[in-house]
Amino acid sequence: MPQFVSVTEDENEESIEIPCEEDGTLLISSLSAQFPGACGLKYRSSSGGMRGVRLANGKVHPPEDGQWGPTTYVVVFPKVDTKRKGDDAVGNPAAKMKRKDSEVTSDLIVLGLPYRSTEDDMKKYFSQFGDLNLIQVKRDPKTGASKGFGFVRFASAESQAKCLSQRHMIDGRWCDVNLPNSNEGVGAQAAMSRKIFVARCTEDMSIDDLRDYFSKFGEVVDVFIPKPFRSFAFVTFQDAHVAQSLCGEDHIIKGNSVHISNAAPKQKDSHAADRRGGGNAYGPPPYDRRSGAWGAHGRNTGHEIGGMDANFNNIGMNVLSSAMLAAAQAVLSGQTAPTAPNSSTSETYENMGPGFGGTRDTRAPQGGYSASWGDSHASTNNTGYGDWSGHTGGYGPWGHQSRGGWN
DNA sequence: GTTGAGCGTT
Repeated sequence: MPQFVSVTEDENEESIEIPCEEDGTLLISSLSAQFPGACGLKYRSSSGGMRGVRLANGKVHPPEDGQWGPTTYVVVFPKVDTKRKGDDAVGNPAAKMKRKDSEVTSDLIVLGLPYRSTEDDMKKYFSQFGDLNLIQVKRDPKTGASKGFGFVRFASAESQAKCLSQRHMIDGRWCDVNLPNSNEGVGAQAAMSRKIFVARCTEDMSIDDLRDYFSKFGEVVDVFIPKPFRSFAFVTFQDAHVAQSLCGEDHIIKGNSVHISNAAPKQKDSHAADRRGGGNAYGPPPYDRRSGAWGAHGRNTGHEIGGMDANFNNIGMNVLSSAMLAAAQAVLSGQTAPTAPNSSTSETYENMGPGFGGTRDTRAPQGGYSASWGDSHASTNNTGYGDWSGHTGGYGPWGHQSRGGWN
């Protein structure tokens, strides 16, 4: 006869009995079956305060002697308290799963930017829609010349929606703002994987950095960074719900925008990797954890998206307070080096909150990046995803409107 | 020092 644990989301609401294991522990997976995204338990102690329950290896342990007793335990969600009121969904995957697309934000690509426009120009223009927490003009690393496009990210979904609903005249040119393609396919997860694929990682992100960052969403059981560095990593959560809830989002880690998607599920079917081809341009390559080997990289021949559970259609990101952290890190890492006039590299402006507003000049001296780039990278990327340049089709419609060219 | 559809070196 298995022991049952009485669990509730709210002390004033009815509880649910959840079976525990032979040894008396309760699996987080059992818990999250009833409370998606749950990461632990707490209970009211005799002293009146709430007391946490020990968590280890994906299992919560009974407070005393293998017995849970008649106590009703309260489920704990990552980071945010169980009282998920209002829009407090940020940082709480369980709450976030209830969010609609219209309630989240994402990096937005700005196409058609005048070559002369700077981050400052973009900031001046886009601030009319609301607070920004990321502004980038993409530039040639050698010459610093703008590539004519960039990215912005708004703090609020309202600002984003307004910005997406119209075209934009920036410094005398019509520009389009769109959701970037890295967010496409969201809502089309193939499986409930516990493992996420973290794209656009930077080399200064350590295993511990990733573990520390993602632990706020749930228990992280593994972090894997391929060596040599390939600009991506894998993070495995104890709870697949947590992993899934993050998919499709952009997160800022150490000042960089990383993209999260599903890790390619391990397939018993040996032909599965062939069907997957080299992986989606922005998705994970086929990867076999046991052999530690990835499939061939290169142009994708189609991403397996059929037969998925389509309950997850978030396209957003979490703002959290990472901007504040990024601010401190940017300063500490010297990204705020003194200005070399007219030689700015592609920089990220972030909304650092009060005191870090528009007067900050993050332009760094030219040459820092290009010195380490020019020779060793013949291609435009080293991620193994293939090269976008010269690729005119095959990834589906971009959904761009035509743009009137003025100058 | 050119350019004008695209999808983010760090």
